[in-house]
Amino acid sequence: MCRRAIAYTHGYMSENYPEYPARWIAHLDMDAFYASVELLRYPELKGKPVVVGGRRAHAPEQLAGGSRRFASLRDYAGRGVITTATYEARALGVHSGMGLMKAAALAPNAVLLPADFDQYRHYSRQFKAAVAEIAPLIEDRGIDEIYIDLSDVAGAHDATETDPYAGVRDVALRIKSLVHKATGLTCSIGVSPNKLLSKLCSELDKPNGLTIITMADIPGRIWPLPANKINGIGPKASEKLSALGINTVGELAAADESWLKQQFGPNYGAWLHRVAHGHDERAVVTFSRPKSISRETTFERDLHPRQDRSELGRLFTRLCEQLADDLQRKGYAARTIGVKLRFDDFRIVTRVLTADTPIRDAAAIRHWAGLALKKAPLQQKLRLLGVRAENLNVLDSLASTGQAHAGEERDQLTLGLFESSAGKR
DNA sequence: TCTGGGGTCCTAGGACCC
DNA sequence: TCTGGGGTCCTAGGACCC
Repeated sequence: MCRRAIAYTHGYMSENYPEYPARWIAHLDMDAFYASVELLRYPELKGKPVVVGGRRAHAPEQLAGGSRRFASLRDYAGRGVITTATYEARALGVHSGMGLMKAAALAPNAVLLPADFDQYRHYSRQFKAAVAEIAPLIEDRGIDEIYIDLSDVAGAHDATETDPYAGVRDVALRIKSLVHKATGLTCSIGVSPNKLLSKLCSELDKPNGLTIITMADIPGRIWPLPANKINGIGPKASEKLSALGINTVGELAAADESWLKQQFGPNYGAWLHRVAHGHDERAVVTFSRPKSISRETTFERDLHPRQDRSELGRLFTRLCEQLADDLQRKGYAARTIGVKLRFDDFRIVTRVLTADTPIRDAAAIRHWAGLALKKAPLQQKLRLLGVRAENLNVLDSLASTGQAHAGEERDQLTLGLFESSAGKR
């Protein structure tokens, strides 16, 4: 039976709820994901400020008697940043992306743990598989969050006398419960007619929250939010909006569309207007292919292209080898190879070269990356060096046997083999 | 000692072709 | 009296996200 018909049989369609949504989209966000996974391993840290991050952070030391000694933030020296902070640590003013040296000044006694991506990927697969048992239409948005299309999940459109959204609420609660059962971890879910609103409202009740909204809730729940809560309004756009006197989503919604287009260009201006009114027709995309694969590294200390030539050369070759491994493992060859440099003043330069034929082995990548590097200016000290492969082709030998699809593409049923290493922000 | 690593998408100019 | 118009590919940079 069509879902609208189901809603209609409960009397919520035409007379009472003419705005009953055509879709129910959920956004699920794991709570402080990396840190929460660490707490499963080290339960004695529960309730304490803990941060995950750092390039060479020290793993806990096992002491005689079974207890452990943890590194403190104050002991850290280096260029690392925080990947995830527990809510207790956030209360002290530290957050993801903050440099660890700065964080140490704010919360010197917070426990610092190194990131263990294999472990996070494991739990990522677990929670996604648990969701898939109830709702298989899943869009991967990284290691710790997904969109789920609940529109065709059985029972999602059931209503009760007192709650027109009882059905979708029940589905979301079942998902939360299954995720917890599978991982021991909590998540927060937002449910609404589209991805934009669901992403916004999954944050409204964190941690371990559930928020359901419809278009009718936009003025009350969405318009008071700061404009930069919208996915796609970053630091630059929000700075400019602010200078124009626009700070909340509601103020953005009140702005004239043609004026927004004048200020931000036709495309972005029109988009700003749409999202401020909660409009978003994007589908939940359950499958996609990577467009690029890259490796980069920030040095312990800045390196000079001439004085530190040999060390840079070694690092450069190693990045190319890692990239070749990644390509091989995932079953791709690349036609375009590029390099990325970050200078000591944080300026970024990229150079790419496209070959006639696909490139896959480390020596060829090193060759083309070397040619690309020659096009870049090299007078200044470097902070970061990266190598990137683009214009990816599926390797025929793998594609024909289906091996390339076995786990290396962004197929939801393979769950989490492909997500970025990004963490909870 | 401020500021990691892995991605996507958009814009804009020039080359080149018909 | 100079110079069309579309399409695609390549390149560089930048905003943004997890």
